[in-house]
Amino acid sequence: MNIFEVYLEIICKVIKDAEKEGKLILPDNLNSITVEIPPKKFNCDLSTNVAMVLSKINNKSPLDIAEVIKKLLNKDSHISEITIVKPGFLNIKLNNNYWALFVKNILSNPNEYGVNLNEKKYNYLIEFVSANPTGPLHVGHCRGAILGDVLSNLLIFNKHKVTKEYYVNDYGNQILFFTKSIYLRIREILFKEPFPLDNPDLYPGNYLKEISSNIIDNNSELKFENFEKVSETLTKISVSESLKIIKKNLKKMGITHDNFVSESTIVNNDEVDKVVKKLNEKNLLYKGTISAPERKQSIDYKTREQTLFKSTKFGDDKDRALQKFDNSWTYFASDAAYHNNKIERGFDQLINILGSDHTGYTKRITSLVEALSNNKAKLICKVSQLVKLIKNGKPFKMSKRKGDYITVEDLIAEVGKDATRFIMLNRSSDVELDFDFEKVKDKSKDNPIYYVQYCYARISSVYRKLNKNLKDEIKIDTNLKFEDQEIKVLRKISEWPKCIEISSKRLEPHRITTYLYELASEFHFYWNLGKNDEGKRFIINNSINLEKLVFLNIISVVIKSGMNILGVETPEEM
RNA sequence: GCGCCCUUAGCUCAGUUGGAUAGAGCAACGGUUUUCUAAACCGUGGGUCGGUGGUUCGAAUCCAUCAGGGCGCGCCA
Repeated sequence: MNIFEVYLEIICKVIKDAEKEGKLILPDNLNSITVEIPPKKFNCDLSTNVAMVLSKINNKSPLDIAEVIKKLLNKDSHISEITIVKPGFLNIKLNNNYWALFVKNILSNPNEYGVNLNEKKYNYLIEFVSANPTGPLHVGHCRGAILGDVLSNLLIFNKHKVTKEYYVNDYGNQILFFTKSIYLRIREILFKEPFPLDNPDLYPGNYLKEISSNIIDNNSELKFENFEKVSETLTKISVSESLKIIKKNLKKMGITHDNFVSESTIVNNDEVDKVVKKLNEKNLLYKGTISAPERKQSIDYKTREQTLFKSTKFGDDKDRALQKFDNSWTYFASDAAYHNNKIERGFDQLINILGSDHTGYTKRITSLVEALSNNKAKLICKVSQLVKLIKNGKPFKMSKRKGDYITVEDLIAEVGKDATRFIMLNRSSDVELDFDFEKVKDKSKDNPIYYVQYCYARISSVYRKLNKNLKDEIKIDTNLKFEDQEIKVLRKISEWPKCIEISSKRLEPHRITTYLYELASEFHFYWNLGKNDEGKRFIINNSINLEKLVFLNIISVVIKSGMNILGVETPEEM
């Protein structure tokens, strides 16, 4: 039940009726009329701009129109008070009966409270993490991983269909160098040949030693005498070993994917040829040259004629190459095939979660989806900005060469899954995020995760004291009467569907974190009222009245739903 | 040079398809515990929403322009 939607409908109906009676003139569409959350200081439940929207066309001041609408709305049996405020807002206060209904409505189906049932539902494919299978995940992968996971949870909660996918980049040069590195580590183990640490193309990390000895142990039939001979098999094994580690890392963060799609499979199934054909038919490919990169530096670049995709047609900086110098496919070509594959599987909303270092890539791939899908599918690239690590009060720079980068394993072991997830989601993905180890580990009110969890723990504690269970159904046989202070918290509860709506429409899960913090804050305030006023306590003489029992239950429902979306636990005791 | 993101209180940030006197937390200062969990609460101070121009009933929000910061600009993935 979204009270803002309910009242928007009521208001629209009322003014339409008034139009029929000749009392008001209405514009062609009523889309700009809104029912919003009023600023706190007005102490009311709903606020509408309807008078301001209608003022011009009726040639009357917003305040006069507001008077007219106020009279019309006063007939509504659930409104207790309407005040007209300066520019022309109508501020509406609902009566106790309405809040009683509201609460009953939530309890009739608590797990679905917040879901936007009237909204159009989509079939989403969300691709996230997709880190190269060349080693364990590190902190740099975390933000996008958590963002993708939580976005999925959010969309699933909101009744969309969601498939979570990991694209395995097991084709191309980096994988070749990775396999070569494994090969050389294996030879180091078997033949005591020193690993060439000075080769910048190779992967020097120590984790390769472990993978290598696993490979030796489990593949006694393989001979490591000639790289060319063993390369193909070794690539498969190495990638699969890497993926094992990556999946383990993801699990530590509470993340799972539905599919792992292999790039080399896409290429080997001739899906690239298929997409090339498709693009050709659309006249979006041509033979031409592109200019050398602006920042040329160490890149060895030769201008030559090659097959290009006309991404400039869609606003990209330059057209993009599909084939490399040796005529093998570029990353973009196989990614084009992969995205074509996504479209052919019938998804209508594609989401890619990318790190900020891939911003430059988004234009060409969204262009491509636009070109291929005939407007059937839409690709949204969600770019998450950098995480600034802070240790001992100082920025911590990771360097792969020094091998001092922090892995997901280390991170979770040090600060824990829940705190990591919550803090990573605490900011809009558009802004850089400070991740201060000391602060994230801190178990105090300064750490927002515990602040929210504590709210749930307090509620659980009351139920525990009363020998009641939060999951048990509550029978409501009387008219509930809430106190003003309780209604203030219920107001926040009433905003939950709106929070879900905006978060999922804009793909901004940080709004949930913010909301939960605010709700927890309202609750803690109420709790503390019991310090001075015994009547405000939940448990009085070892029992609790129905209103308070319901009140606590509803808060716990929303906190639990929200934390479930975030993938963070709600302990009953802290 | 070009593209994307950012600029809001001392610090870190919210801010709803344009709405009301712009909000939190931290830090600072002062208060609250014989009490359902003090991992909590209350109070005080703190602002030219980076600058300028425009759009309109109304701009932190939209447009233009300038300045500052981050990321990127491959026949790497």
